[in-house]
Amino acid sequence: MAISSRSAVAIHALTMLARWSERTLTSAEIADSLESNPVLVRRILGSLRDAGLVESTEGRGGGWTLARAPRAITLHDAYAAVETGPVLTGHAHPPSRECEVGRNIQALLETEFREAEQAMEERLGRTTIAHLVQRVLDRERELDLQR
Amino acid sequence: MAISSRSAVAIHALTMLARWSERTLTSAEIADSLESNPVLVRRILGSLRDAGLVESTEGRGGGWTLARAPRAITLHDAYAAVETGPVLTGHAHPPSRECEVGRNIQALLETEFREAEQAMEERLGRTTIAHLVQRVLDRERELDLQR
DNA sequence: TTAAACTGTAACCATACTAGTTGCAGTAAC
DNA sequence: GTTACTGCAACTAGTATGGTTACAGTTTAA
Repeated sequence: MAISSRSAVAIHALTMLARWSERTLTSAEIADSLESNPVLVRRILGSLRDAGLVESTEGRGGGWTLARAPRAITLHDAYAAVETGPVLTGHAHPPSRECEVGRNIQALLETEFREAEQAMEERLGRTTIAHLVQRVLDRERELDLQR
Repeated sequence: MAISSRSAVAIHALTMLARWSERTLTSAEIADSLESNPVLVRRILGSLRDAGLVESTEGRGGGWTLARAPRAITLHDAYAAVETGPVLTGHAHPPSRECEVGRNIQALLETEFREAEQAMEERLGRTTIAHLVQRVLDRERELDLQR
């Protein structure tokens, strides 16, 4: 199974904010690109603001901007801002302490799962929003050449 | 958010089967250790059998045994057998092709997410069921010494 | 000074997945 | 033929999800 797609939305929004950093974007503009809903976008941008990645201004002409340079925001920053708790989880409830395996496995699993997850997060931390913007521009240039 | 705890159940069951490999274990015995339900256990062991990790025998005196040596079964084997599809997922539906970011981000996200997930799976692949059994025994010995 | 264009937030909905459970058919041993 | 298993379908309650409506608050501009 999959976790939520909130990380994808967050990274999408951050990439847009970096691509058009000379102006503010509204939640409606970002929702248009996502073919989704402005409220959903504001919810996720709200988490990103709590994490210090973006800033918002209210009222007419308001909207969203990055709070840091695109190359100082990694995919892991986005992921950590919107995803709650660990991905790999242990048992739904503690196993039996009567069983030799049951009373020891939880601690072992926690260690293994934590390390596996750290490996994933470490990889996410190696790509920045600036990288994504650059690749978007590259891909656009390739598409232009094909025409 | 977290994915299912099926991997934890699968690893728990495999560790029990390795720990008591001289005999077959029933789904009821494993469910006892999990403080859960035999049907739930059979469902997960069924996936492990489909993946060639365990074998089952029906009828009275039947039960479950490992199909491979414990050191030839990694946590990733268990994870892959019971977990369906990728953990990190892209957008719920494709973004707008009208938008420069929208029409490019999906492919970029897929690559990034796939690589991040591979890092996690690679880490899971480094620990075997034999490792876990050894650590369970080690922890038990420590507990004995404290008494 | 009022209308327009934003954010912020609560409430709600349908859907889907989860762990857990019941019930029962099939199979093998005693 | 009874007992002890697996196998499987069907169901439940709980929870998270993406999406939506409604509306209060804020700022700008006509």
